[in-house]
Parts: sequence; structure tokens; C-alpha cells
Amino acid sequence: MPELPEVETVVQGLKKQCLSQPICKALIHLPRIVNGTAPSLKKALVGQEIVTVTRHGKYIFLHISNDKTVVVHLRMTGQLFTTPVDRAKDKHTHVELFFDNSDTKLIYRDIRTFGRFTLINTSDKERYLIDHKLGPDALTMKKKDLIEALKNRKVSIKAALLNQEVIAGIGNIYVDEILFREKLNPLTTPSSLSDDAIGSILKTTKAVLKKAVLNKGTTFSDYVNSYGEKGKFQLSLKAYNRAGQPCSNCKTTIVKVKVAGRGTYFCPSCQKL
DNA sequence: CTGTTTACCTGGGGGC
DNA sequence: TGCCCCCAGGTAAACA
Repeated sequence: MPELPEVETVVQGLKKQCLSQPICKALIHLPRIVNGTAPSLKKALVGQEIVTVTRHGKYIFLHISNDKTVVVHLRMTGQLFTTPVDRAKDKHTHVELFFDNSDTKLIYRDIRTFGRFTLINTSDKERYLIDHKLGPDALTMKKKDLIEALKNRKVSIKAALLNQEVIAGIGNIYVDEILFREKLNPLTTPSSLSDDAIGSILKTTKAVLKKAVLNKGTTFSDYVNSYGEKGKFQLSLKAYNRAGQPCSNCKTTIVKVKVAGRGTYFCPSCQKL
């Protein structure tokens, strides 16, 4: 589900909803979504509060008031949102956080249960980024760093942009949107691109991701923000999930193929190899 | 070392 | 209605 714009939308919402509220109870209904042990995570949370929430790529960092940080990754179908405290949980709700004096609780829902919670020491955050091979965040990456990261890559441009070590935050929806707007075939070899072409890719990447953030992300089935609301950027997609529909530039039919093991949508006329 | 495939899960949709 | 197969916003482990 969630790529950078969806994760950023969740983070912005959580900062408005959940900061500086003492956590009085934590329920972890599905312990296997926790890296480490559920009891140690629960112990770290209860009696503390969320001091701030940050993001790098698709990773969410809940900084807790005891110098601990809970790293949350939503993977495909994870949802982090608030709901009334008295609303009964359904079978896909795996974590519930209750706050003092609040009529809402923060819950984690995940149909496919790929998402993970990890407890780290806040001082180990940089180490965590390195260990998980996360490159610069897509919204702040510098042109020269993308040029360097793409140098000597033998994979397709699509695979390279999906590689979180190259650039963090792009996923399967937005990579297709970026390549469509750049008129680049997904199979293009990165080494064939000029420095200016790479600069253009980065500029388009930031523009697409920022516009998606303003639209509160893209919802196809499961994604909701921290208020439980769907995104709207699916209305602005030009390539992803548009197989059989006319290209917005040339009216050629958008096709779907498989690149880098992922469903890939592109215009065979505008995005020639 | 780099690149590719598979495994992890549940559910929705299409074909029959 | 039901069964079977394929597909899905991601990543890490296993494999070549």
C-alpha cells in the first residue's frame, strides 16, 4: 500500500493527533508483527508518550519519551489510524494504544500482516538506516547523489528507482508515474542516461511525490491515513492501473507488462526504449 | 558482489 | 455458488 506520500500523510496526521499524550495501555494481539518481543515493546510504551514522529522513505519513527523509538513499516496493507476507544477491534487489528484522557485510541490494522514494529534506542536510528540499506529520502535527495547511485547499475531504471538503497520512498505506483512523465521506458539502462536526464528524473520524482502528498496519497484498496480516510491521488494517475485506457498525451493504449518482477504500466508510444 | 526469485499473508476478481 | 488461479502500494532471505 504505502509509498512515501502515504507514509508522509500518516506521519503528518499522527503529529497532530498523538503527541504528548501519556500511553496508559498497549495491546499487542499478534506478537509476530513485532521484531523482538511483544512484552518488551509494550513495556517501553506504557507510561511514556510519543515525543515526535518522523519518516525516512517508507519507514515511520515514533520517538518515545524514554529515549526509545518504535520503527513501523506498513509494507503492503498496514494501517495506522485513530478510532474511538469504545469501538470493538476487528480480526485485522493487531495493536491498540490507549492514551490517558483521550476518547480515541491509535490502532494498527494489517490484512496481510507483512508490516512490522521494531523497538530501538533512539541513539541507534542512524545505525538502523545503514543496516537496512536505506539511501537518501526521495524528497531531499541531491542530484549528484542520484547520479552517483545510478552509476554502474546494470538493472533497469525501474528496478533502480525501486531499490531503496538508491533512493528511499519510491514504490510501484509512483515509479510508473515518474517514468511516464519523464517519457522513459521502464527497461531503460541507467548508464545510458546523461547527468541532466538524471537531474530531470529527480525533479519529476519530487514533483510527483509532493503532489501526491497534497492529495493525501493514493488509495486502491487498503490505504487510509491516520484519520482513517482514503487518499485522492488515484484520480491523478496517468499510467499505474490504466492498462487499456488511452495515454493522456497521445491516446495510444496504455499497456501492462512485467518489469523487475512487478506489474508495470506504460505508454508504448511515449515511452519508447 | 550483484541481480533475480521466493517467501511471507489475506482477500478480491476472473474464468469455468 | 464454489473452486482454482492469479494478482496486489514491500522487503528480506535464499538462490544463481
